[in-house]
Amino acid sequence: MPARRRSPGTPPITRERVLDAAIQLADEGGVEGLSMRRLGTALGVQAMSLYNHVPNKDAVVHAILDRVVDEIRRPARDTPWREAQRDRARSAREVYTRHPWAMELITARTQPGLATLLHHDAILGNLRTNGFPLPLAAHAIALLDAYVFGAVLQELALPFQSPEEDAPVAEEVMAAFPADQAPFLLEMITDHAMQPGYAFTDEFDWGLELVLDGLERRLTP
Amino acid sequence: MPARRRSPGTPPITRERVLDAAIQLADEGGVEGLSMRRLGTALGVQAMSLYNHVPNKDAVVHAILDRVVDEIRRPARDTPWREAQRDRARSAREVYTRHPWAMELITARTQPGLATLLHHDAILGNLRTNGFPLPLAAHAIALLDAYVFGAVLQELALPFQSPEEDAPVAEEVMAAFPADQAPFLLEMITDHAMQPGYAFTDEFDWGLELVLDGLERRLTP
DNA sequence: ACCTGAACACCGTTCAAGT
DNA sequence: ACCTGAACACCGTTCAAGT
Repeated sequence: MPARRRSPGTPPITRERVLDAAIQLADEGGVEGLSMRRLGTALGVQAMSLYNHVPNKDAVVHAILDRVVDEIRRPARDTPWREAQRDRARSAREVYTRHPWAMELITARTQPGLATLLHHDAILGNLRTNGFPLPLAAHAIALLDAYVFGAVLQELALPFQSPEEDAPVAEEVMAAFPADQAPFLLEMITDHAMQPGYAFTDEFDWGLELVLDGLERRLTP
Repeated sequence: MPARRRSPGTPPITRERVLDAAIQLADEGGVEGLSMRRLGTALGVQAMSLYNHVPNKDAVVHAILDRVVDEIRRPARDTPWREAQRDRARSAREVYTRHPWAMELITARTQPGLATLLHHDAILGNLRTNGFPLPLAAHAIALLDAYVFGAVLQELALPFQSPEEDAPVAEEVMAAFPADQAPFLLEMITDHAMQPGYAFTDEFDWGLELVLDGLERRLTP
């Protein structure tokens, strides 16, 4: 088949459409579902055509990660810091659990994108405007960001979301459990995490409040 | 060439030797340096031979992740909780920064290995023995682990370790910086992170102590 | 029991060739 | 300017064949 112009109905391929399709592909098939070849066919084109709009796969990954960060609500400068930071932390958790592939890719990222820089600037702007001295603001953003990332990582590693809806999976996990070697872990799972009503969201909020408490105490001793 | 027995000097290939080589390969070349074919040649054998000792690549990844966790110091049950938890958190950070590939792989892991279970059991055992009620112990392990993971993730994403030794890299990063759009971030970098004497380790310890303070306060109100 | 070569179904990317 | 097919250098894994 010779190279030919696209059929009249098909929209032109642009960098934006490539990134849209890449996010959709990753949402559906995870990191391993995202390949240049599949990305091409999703856009009705050969993989090699993509290189007219994007330098390589790394650039695609870089760009879609920055788009994910752009989905997170950014704190306004003049909102009271505690509610602003709590809201952005919760928003970040929600966005990352909605795009689980982002966590896998972000560990390999070298340079932050523009949206990521603006996001961090907004966090710092809110803290500085609300009276955080520079060193404390630096500590605060590192701590808050570390907590959010780590908590999302934990959540994605959980074999099930709630004991109620995933009883068969829960039983399967427990069948292979070395009960006699890990009695404290067993206790925690059976008497706490597997209890009805347990939700990891509550765990996230509990830790977040502890962190915010600590920052407040260091801001106004 | 026909299939032949290994030459007299060569040690036999075992599961243990495969895992040793896999860790070494990942330490040297990162996640993308770890392939079954390269693993084979590192052991002086074809990639296909590895399948006699290991079911597939996923099993290799699973096993070497568990080995990394096994390197982390486990808290003793009867050590005072605050120093025990601080020590294990620092040890975890040290181990993960020494095996940066582990962070990339752990996000894709589904089931924890035996060492990982024992490690968590030791953390919980120390907390429970030191008077933490079950729900508080559950919150504590989630919070501490999230913080360590997130902080390591941040550290690995830093473009340079210290401003002193990586001045050219620092300048290159700053050249592309959108100074007018991100004034607060610019301030933090130039007036804080790029100052001589800044070390991310201090940032880690600062956050860790805040977390431990918060736990102590909730343990003894 | 253990190792091999060939094969299959995939990758990312380059390049000359088409329109 | 944009798209194509062929090619290159890689992947993980299966399988029949060797010793």
